[in-house]
Order: sequence, then structure tokens, then C-alpha cells
Amino acid sequence: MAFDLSPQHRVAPHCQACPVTSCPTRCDDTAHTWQAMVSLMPSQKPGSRTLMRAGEPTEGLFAVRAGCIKSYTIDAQGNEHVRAFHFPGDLVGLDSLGSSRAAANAAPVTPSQVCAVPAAELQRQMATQATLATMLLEKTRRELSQALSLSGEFTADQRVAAFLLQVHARIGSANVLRLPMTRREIGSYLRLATETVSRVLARFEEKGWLVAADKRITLLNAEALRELGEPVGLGLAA
Amino acid sequence: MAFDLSPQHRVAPHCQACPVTSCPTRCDDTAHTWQAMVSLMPSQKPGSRTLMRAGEPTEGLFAVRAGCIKSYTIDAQGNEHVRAFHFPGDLVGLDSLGSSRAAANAAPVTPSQVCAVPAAELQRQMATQATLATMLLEKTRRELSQALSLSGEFTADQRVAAFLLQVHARIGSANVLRLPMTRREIGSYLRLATETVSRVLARFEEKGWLVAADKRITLLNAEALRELGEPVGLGLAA
DNA sequence: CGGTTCCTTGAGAGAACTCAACGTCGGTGG
DNA sequence: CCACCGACGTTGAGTTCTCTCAAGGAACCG
Repeated sequence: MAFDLSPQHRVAPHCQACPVTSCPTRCDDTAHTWQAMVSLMPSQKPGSRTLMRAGEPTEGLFAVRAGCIKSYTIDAQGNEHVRAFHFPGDLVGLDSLGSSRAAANAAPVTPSQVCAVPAAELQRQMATQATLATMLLEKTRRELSQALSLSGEFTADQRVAAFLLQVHARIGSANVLRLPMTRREIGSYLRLATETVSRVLARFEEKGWLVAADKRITLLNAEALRELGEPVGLGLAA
Repeated sequence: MAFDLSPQHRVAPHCQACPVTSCPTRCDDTAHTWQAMVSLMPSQKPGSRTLMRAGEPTEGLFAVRAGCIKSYTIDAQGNEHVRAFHFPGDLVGLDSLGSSRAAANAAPVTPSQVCAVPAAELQRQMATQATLATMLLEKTRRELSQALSLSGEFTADQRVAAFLLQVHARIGSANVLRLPMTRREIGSYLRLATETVSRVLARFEEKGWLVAADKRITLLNAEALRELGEPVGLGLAA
């Protein structure tokens, strides 16, 4: 199996102590514990420490507790295409939920913690709890809205601006922002070449809108970025 | 309200006689009829005969019975951006389902028939019937998969090839295909200029892959198109 | 230390866009 | 009945945004 739930990685979820208060799989631990917490490290060797693999049987959902998970596909030429970044509180695997086979791969971008929810258990719970199905439907709908927004036609500057604001809203503090992912991964997600991402950041820096020190971004003029990236609609996602 | 359910348009659904056998809202008519069938004509005047309007309160879902419905947004410059085309059997409004306000506009592309399912009724049914919520989740997941596929980085030729095959699979017969929408609408959906769509079709015709007589397309080499458009993954959508 | 990945910057190429012109079609009204 | 108008579709010419190719420096790891 792609995802190893062996004892040395497996930990009780301790939902009551979890910082992700809005976690959709939050339970009271003592009762029906139908999830397990796992720590993950990103690896250079592709394939190791993978949560999901495209084409393999769907194993379930993963709730991100800490870190950053990417879901991605590999095309015929072997190029990686990032479909989404998942931050704490997000669910990974919604696009494969009812399907027998996973639609994409998923792997950690930085050291991460996730809670694994087995598909079989999920199906069982959904059949009886309409609330669970409704909640998952709502989460999926939001992802759909976001995907549709991003699939519009925007300039490189608009995409990058919207992306920075989105990441800042999720894991930023004050006006500082630490990007968990590489330029290549950002470009893959935004459909831009690595060099273009780099150039756009340099352009923003020239304008005095931010300071980009590698993965550490300091926002100096968030308003300008917002004005530019607003049409993309990544942030406001209703 | 954007969608007029006045008596002169309203017709009992007659699900038993409906050609859309896989309609997710299919009912036995005599029992709880929580939908109404409506005929729609496309209009030049923007705004008339609109099913949904972005930003207005969500009225519910629409099941397409015949014709073709587009959902779209209007940007700050007044340009239309088509997010999806919906064919018989599809549901319109999944991206607005749990939200209080509609995420997009929806209007007929050709003369169409839809069944309107009020949001309030839907919510009530979902609360008790886990099956309904699961079905809607599955439909939404498929739309999400498709949106994610299309949001990849592909050439104009790949996009158009995939699009033709998708439409053919939905409403084509043998090797003939009648496009319900204009070149501008196709381009808007595929993120291409109108002229580019036209040029790509001319290119395909030069290669002997198809004959394009305005909206009537005759496929001569579907295999070539499939090979080209396969990476887009619009058709296979698991 | 090598070796690898990441990031940046420069120069050139190309795919798709914009602008523009022209022909067709369908509806409208004089 | 036919001229007019607008939307649609096609084709050409030139432009531009982003990509590709290339090279160098920095950071990280075994």
C-alpha cells in the first residue's frame, strides 16, 4: 500500500489536544476512534512517504493537522502537475472520495502531520449520518468553487498575487509569510514556469510590494496585491 | 427572482416519461413532487431567461432534461467566462449548493428544458436521506475532478480536441456532432480567443481529422483527436 | 568537499493574443 | 420585398506574454 499505517508511525489522534479546532474529523478520542495520526517527512526520492497514489485503490481521506500536503498528477512525460496545496484543517482526497481509484497523488511538502480516515469506515458513517455527508459535500463544493476560479484566464502577476494572499490567509502571520513549497511547485500549481514565478516575485519586489528572501516573504503592500489578484477569487471563495 | 417559476412555464415533471433515465432527481411523480419542469429559450438580451445569477440567493439545483445550459461569471470588464456546459442528465448549481449566494450565472445556450429543485426542499431531504447527500457528493466530486483536469497546462489543440470528444460523448451520434454553443463560448470555456478556436478547427480540417461546417462537426479521425486530447482527461473523468 | 536541488537572471523563440477586415446569416423594420 | 443591423465565423498581420534554453551562485546533504 502507498500509505504505511504501521505502528511506529501510528499515534492516537488526541483530537481534544489538536490545534486544528475546525477539523472535520474531530472526535472525542475515547469513543469511536476511526482515525490515526501520522507524521510525515518530505522525501527527495519520488514515491516514498506518499499518502495517495493516482490509480491505486482509494484508501480514504486525510485531514491535515500540521504542515503542508500537495496533491498532484504525473503526465506522460513524467512532469509533475500540482493540483492543490492542503493546509491544516483541509481534507486531502475529496476528489477521489466515492471513486474506487485515487485521482491524484498526495505527498507532504514539508514535515507534516495528518489524520488518516479509512474509506470503509467513512462509507459506513456516511450511510447513517447525513450530517457527515453534508459536511463533506460542503467541503467538496468549496474545492470545486476554488478550482473553477483558478481555471480562469489570468496573467502571471495576477496568479502569483492571488496565491501569495491565499497562502498568507491560511498560514501567514501579520505581514510575514513563509512559503512551504518550492518555486517549481508554485509554478506547477499556477501553470507558470519556475522562472516566471521568480521573475514575478522580483517584479513585485521592484515595485516595493514585498520583500522575497527565498521562502520568506514580507508583504509591504498587501492592498496592491489584493487589487491585482482579486479577480482570481482564490481568497474570497464563498 | 432570477428564475421565474410562473405557471405559464411550469409543467409537472413526468419523470416516468422523461428521456433522461439517469436523472438524479427522478421521482415517481405521484408521490412527493418536489420539482417542476421549465422550458427555456436563449435570449440575446443578457439577463432574460436566466436560471441563476451570481451573488443572488441560491434558489436550488436544476436538472437538465434537454438542451444545453452554460454556467458563467462576468468579470470586472464585463467579459463572460464560461465555467461549464451542462447537458441532459447534468445538475446545474452544485458549486452553489450549500452556499447562501450563487457562485455563478446560468443560462440556456440553446432551447432547453430543466427541472428545478428548490434549495429548501433539497436541504430537508438531505437531512434525512443520506443517499441523496451521497449522490450529490459524488456528482460534485466528478465536477471537481473534471475542473482540476481542465485547469492543467495544455495547448490550444489539445483543449479543443478534448472538448470535441467530450461533447461528442455527451450529445453526439455516430461520427457527427452538433455544437450547441458559439466559438466565443467555446473559447471562453477553454481559455482561448475566438479566433484561436476557429484556427484550430481549420488546422484539424486541413489534417483531415474532421469537417467543420459551422456548428456541425463530422469526425473523420476520432482516434487522432483522442490521442491528442487524452492528457486533458476531460472524457475519462473517473 | 562533490553532487544535487533550488533560485535567479539573461537572451531568444514561439504559441496565442489583439487588431482589423470581410463574408455570412438571421432578424427587424421601412 | 429588400435594405440594414448585429452577431457570428474566418483569415491575415503584427505584437506580446510566457516559455525554453542556458549559465551562474547559493544552500543543503551525504
